Amino acid sequence: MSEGVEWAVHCCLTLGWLGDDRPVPTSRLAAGYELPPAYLNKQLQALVRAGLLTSTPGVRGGFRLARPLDKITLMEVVAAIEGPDDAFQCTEIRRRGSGAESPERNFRTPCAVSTAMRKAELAWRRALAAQTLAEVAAAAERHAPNLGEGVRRWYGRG
Amino acid sequence: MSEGVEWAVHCCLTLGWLGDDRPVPTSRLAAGYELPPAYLNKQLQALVRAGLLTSTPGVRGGFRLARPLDKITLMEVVAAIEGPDDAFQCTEIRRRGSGAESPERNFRTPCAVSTAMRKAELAWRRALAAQTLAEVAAAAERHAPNLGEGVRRWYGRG
DNA sequence: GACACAATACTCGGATACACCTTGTCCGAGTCCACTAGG
DNA sequence: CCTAGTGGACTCGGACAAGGTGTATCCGAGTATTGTGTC
Repeated sequence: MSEGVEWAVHCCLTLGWLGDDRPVPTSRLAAGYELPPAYLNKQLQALVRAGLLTSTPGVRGGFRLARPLDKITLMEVVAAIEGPDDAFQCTEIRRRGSGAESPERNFRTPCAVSTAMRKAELAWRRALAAQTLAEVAAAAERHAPNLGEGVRRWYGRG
Repeated sequence: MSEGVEWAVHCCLTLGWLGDDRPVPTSRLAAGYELPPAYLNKQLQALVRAGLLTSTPGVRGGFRLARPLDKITLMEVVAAIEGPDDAFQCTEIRRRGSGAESPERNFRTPCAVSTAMRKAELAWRRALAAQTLAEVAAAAERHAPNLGEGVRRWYGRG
């Protein structure tokens, strides 16, 4: 999986802790995690295209959460970065070679291998969609109660 | 996900339909699906290393199933091709930047983001481990009752 | 006719190139702030 | 002192390279077959 997923989730959590009053520029977020600013900007653009963030240009611009954290699921963040298509792509090799020489088989029915793999991937997607970013943030603060306050202080929003 | 997973599953199913009496060379399996023989051989080697197949060299050599299909799960095939490590790799970016300047935080506890992603991936692995190749083969034959016979005929094992 | 032997053809296995995608970087368009000059 | 105008700096956004992993290929090591020559 792409490394940008981790960056995107952490940045969304940070934006949630800061509150949505003022936008946060990429340079600040990149400094907060020691990430390459231009590349992080690319990932944040993907989140904007997915409707999870809103971007405002200009000198005091930056990124803001489009929705509160409890309205964003992990599935949405992963889909925004990784793309909408499934990890397992069925290329229908059952139709080639030996399969091509047996026209009595009906290939209308879905490939059993693809069905089995898709079933597992559906479980993965369901588990991702069942977790909101607010729950992840709450789990993080459970081990560090004053985490949000520390983040606000570091970003000068104390 | 790597394309070799699809190839590996289909080849295992074919070996199961043929029965484990005689080994099947890579060239024959590759012809059965119109795949590049040398590269398919590489994938089958991975299955041998994982203990799913056994290889026999020599002129009448090839690959055989090390276990019957109902003793092989989809999870084992995926792990054999894709490798044992998880798709989501936590790089601990929470410790860098702003996290590095707040030493009061204890980083012994696992990262909440990593925990959430791992939970979803565990659901995926459970769904894969719950399905045996015998079940996949049965699902395929449910739509094409004489599929195994057709495969045996094509491979000259009628 | 039976047996020993060597040549042979065919198989796996690992070492070796090629291609695409992820990662990383750069520069331009747009926007808001701040300073300045005039009323 | 207040206000309109302008310069500037900072931001996002997309276009442009570099590296790494997956994809594909080739050649060598090893083995059972098969044909031949001899007893």
